[in-house]
Amino acid sequence: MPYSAAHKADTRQRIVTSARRLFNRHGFERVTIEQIMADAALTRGGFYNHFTSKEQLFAEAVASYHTCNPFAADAKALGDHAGDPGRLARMLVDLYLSDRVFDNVDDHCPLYALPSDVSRAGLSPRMAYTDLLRSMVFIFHQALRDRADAGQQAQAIVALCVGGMVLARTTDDPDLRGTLRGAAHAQAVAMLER
Amino acid sequence: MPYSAAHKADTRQRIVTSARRLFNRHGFERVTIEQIMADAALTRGGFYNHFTSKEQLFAEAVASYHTCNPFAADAKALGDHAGDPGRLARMLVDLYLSDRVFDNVDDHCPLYALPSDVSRAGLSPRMAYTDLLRSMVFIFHQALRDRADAGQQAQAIVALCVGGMVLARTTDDPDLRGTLRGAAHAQAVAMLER
DNA sequence: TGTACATCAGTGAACGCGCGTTCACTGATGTAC
DNA sequence: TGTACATCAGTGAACGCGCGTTCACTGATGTAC
Repeated sequence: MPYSAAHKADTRQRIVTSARRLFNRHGFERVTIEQIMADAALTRGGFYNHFTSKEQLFAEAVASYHTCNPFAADAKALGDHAGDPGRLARMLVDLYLSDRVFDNVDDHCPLYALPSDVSRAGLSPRMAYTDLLRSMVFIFHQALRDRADAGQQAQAIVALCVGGMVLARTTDDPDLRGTLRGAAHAQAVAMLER
Repeated sequence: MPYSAAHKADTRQRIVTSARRLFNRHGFERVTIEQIMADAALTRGGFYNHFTSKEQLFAEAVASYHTCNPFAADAKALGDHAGDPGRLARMLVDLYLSDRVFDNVDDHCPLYALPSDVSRAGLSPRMAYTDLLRSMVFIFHQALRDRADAGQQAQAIVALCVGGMVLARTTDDPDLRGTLRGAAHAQAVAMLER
């Protein structure tokens, strides 16, 4: 067994991470397999030792946001509130719409970074996207679990956060990029604290 | 002057309309100029008699949503409330998130149908996108003009509507496609009526 | 009114280029002895 | 411990294919006379 299983798994992980970052910046279609492999310090031909197609990699790149821990710097703070869903939800809203996350395109959330790409892809990327969506709704659902309309409110908060980020990413107006996120943030906080 | 100016303008308009619909369905990258021209009952070569590049057409397709009148069936009702910004805003929210609009992909709004494509395009598509965004914010701003935070609330409502549609379009879960829009709609109405 | 002409919208073939995927080969590494 | 070997991750060239754009040409149409 030349090359340990760990070595192969590590290489595969590097490819997924490179793909996630490049897709976030340039979209699924505009990133080539050669660019992804080069970013992972490999060459084109080896790609199919790890994945069956570019689309399969896309699905894994979307799913990898679950574990890529983009909030590493804040993981401890988030962990501290694991037993307090209300505070966890509030911290998520603060981070999700923050300048720091907005300026760090590599670690943008696929929910707002890749919606159009995912909507036109096959089933597996869409399923990975839906998993992320459900996870985020769940966090707000927990925070609002005492309310009769907790599920609906949780979905609205996610729509608000994702919508604010989508619009901020897409407009060319620097002021709107800030105020849209501010407006979404203020409203999301109001809904959490109602 | 063979071929009247009106004839050329008409052809050009047909191309823009075909492009808008095809981009809505399949995205900027996956639609070819040949497909657009064929949809407009023309052949590939003539494209550059009307546009300098595919990207210029993209910008015009986005901008054309302003005048394509996708709510034709409802134009009269919308017009009736031109003097009542509150009712106009409410009708817009009802329509924007309705099943009928959702199922009519041809006439989807670029704000939620093409955000990823626009964000990676050049300046002119992004400017056209921002124009649409400002128009929609303006309608809600007018409806809420008596409030101190009218501008911020208006932006949040747009983020909510666009976010709900983006997520509904992208998920593969048929139930979520409906409940997300319902949640966004309920919250938007609550914000308008507060 | 009728006709020859000039214009230019529209045609379709061709040009470059780049991408996803395949494939024969290489060479680094773990294992058997 | 040392060495020959088998495996397979990684390489890089090649294959097909399709797309945006260009270009020489055509023919429908408005105008001048």
